[in-house]
Amino acid sequence: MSRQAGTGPKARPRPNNRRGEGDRLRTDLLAAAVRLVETQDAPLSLRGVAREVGVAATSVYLHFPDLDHLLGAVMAEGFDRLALATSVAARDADDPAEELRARCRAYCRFGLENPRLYRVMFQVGLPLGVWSDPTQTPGRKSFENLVGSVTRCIESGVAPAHEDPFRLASLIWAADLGLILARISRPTFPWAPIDDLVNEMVNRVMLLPPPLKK
Amino acid sequence: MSRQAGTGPKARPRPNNRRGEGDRLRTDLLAAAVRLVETQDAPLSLRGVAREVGVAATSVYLHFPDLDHLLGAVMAEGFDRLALATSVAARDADDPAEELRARCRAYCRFGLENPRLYRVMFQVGLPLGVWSDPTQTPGRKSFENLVGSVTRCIESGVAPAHEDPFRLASLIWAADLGLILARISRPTFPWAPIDDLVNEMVNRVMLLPPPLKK
DNA sequence: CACCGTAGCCTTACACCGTTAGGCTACAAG
DNA sequence: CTTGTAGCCTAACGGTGTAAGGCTACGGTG
Repeated sequence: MSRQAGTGPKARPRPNNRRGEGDRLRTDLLAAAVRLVETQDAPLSLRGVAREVGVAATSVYLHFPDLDHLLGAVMAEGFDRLALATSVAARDADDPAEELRARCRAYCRFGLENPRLYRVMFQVGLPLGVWSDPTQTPGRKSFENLVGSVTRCIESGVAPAHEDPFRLASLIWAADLGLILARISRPTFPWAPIDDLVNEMVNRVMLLPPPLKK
Repeated sequence: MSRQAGTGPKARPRPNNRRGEGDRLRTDLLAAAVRLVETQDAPLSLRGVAREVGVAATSVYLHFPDLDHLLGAVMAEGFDRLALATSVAARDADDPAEELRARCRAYCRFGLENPRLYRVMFQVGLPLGVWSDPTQTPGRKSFENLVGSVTRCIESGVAPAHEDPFRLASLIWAADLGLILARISRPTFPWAPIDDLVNEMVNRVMLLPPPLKK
């Protein structure tokens, strides 16, 4: 009668972890949550995650205070992968401008290849309060990398010296985010190839020399 | 015993409409849905809408096949308001460039002043299949207005003649959408004033003369 | 060996959700 | 007064997040 772990079709039993290995359930839950977010269209459900892992629904609360914190962990995992993808892409670039473009292309490609995960990272209402320090939300590191890339463009003379790298990075980030979310939320729209649009956007935002009227 | 209409605190009875006025419930439901989306942080619930109007939950099905169609109607209403706001803003502009900037500023201001409604319009997974003709999704009209505005910029010489207005409008739309959703999903980020960023973005996307390398 | 504390997970329950099936009631027409 | 039907309702099912309170088998100790 015990160890039935839910009534769903995915219910497969699972032995208790041994003493001292209780944290393995946390890892399994997080991995299952990421997997479900990536593969399922339905919104992530706490019970679905528990079902996937093979434990009772309430066992999730042993490692996550509530669903928001589980989603927060999924987001953090997504941002780790995103930072990795953009860093790898930036590493292979020759000059700072191409590095910035490559970084942005990788960013957008990640979003389009993992649309459901990207949606969770930005589209879900971001339960602030999940992170104890609100200034250290995930994604911060990615943005700092972007600021660094922009700064190198300015220092090397590719972008005008009078520009504020932080402001420029904000513009580029918002533009990339828009290119991704617009495509995700309007997939039937006749979009031009993403790499072309990204390159064009970055070039236009970065390389315009004089401050303009109005 | 009858006419209890749910158990929630907002349950206030409501007399039946008279014969021939059955469609008034539809109007009331839609208005309540928009109101709830605008004021509540929680996702829109069918039962909540029914509670707000003062009818049984299942009475929603008399006018909407399911929750997705109700959300679709909310989206359509939002796009109507959005198109109105941008059209009004564009009407008061002197030259085509300022018209385009004013349109984009109004677009972004609408998104930031109605963040929850804007989220429903773009952030929610857009249940396609709600609209019988997929090419006629709401928001189409707003985009066509934008294309027209860009075209006028090109014709008047403000933007280079070799540009494709549709492509340019796509870029500007995606950028605006990014500026809005980035702010909504990261409200603690130190954003520059939205009007400045929008003007800058439009200027940079539109006014860069030559096609660039790579 | 037997005992027992506790790590690791479970059962039960509640209120809310979307949705289906099948009514009820009061007005308008005859 | 009868009757059809427009306009709305109740009851119920399986799903959800979450709170309260167990159960069980392993590891250390006697």
